[in-house]
Amino acid sequence: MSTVRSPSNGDICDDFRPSEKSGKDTRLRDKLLEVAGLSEVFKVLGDETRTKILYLLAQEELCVCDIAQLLEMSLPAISHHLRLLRALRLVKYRREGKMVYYSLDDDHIVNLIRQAQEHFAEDT
Amino acid sequence: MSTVRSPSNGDICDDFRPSEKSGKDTRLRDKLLEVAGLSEVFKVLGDETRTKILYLLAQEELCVCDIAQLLEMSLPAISHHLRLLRALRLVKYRREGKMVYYSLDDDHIVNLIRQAQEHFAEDT
DNA sequence: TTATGAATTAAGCAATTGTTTAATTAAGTA
DNA sequence: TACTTAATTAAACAATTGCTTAATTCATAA
Repeated sequence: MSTVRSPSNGDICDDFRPSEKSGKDTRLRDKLLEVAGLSEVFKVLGDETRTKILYLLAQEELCVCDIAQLLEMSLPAISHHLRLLRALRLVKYRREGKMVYYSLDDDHIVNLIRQAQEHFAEDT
Repeated sequence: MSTVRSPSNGDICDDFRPSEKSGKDTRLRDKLLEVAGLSEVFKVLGDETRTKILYLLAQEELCVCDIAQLLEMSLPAISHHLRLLRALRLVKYRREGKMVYYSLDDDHIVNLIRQAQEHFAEDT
């Protein structure tokens, strides 16, 4: 009987012949380029505090100390996260007297959160 | 003239009267419960390697060493990520001889990636 | 059985991340 | 002016994360 290799796919393991296996290989490699840099966005949402901040701001404009109180965290901690969200242009701010009010600058991100909610919220 | 506080919102800062400011406060706090645990999902996608793995598996079933070669990473490193994806039931696997083939167990996550692509891919 | 290759697991390490405290800036008030 | 409060920034620290090397498990073949 012919030496049965893995039947399903033309797999790659155990041989290193980049030229011969180029068909599948380069196709998949090209696919990878599509997601390049995407995880930047997810990394932001990967922190629960930041997701909460964005979710709060999706409801209404809030000043830093409002957020700090709602999340029961220190002011600098919140400020630190807001700085990151600002850098990614996800939130914008306006000064009003002593206070700085933050609001969403990008509705996409909230859509994304909502999407995730629909899909995964009721997982148990 | 009456001491002008912040005009737009009934803000919270500088006073700690949880009972009196309960209106806005509890409403927003309740909202927070909606996103509890959601960042688990985002945390997974927050790592570029894992996003790539999921994206590859969205194209076709692959064994661990295929993935390792495509991403040019070590086998244990990939295995480590797969373990995490397995724990979250995002991928499933089947053994075939020496090799273990992984595939997606949850299409939701790919939709989420696609969503994010549409929204943020062309940001410059 | 022994040997080989695929995959997982374990231990150790480097890098990153999130928070805290302290210092500083900014705006308003006495 | 000095004083108070909101917010940011900086420095330091603890915890987490992701990778590496080495050891181990699993399945097949000789």
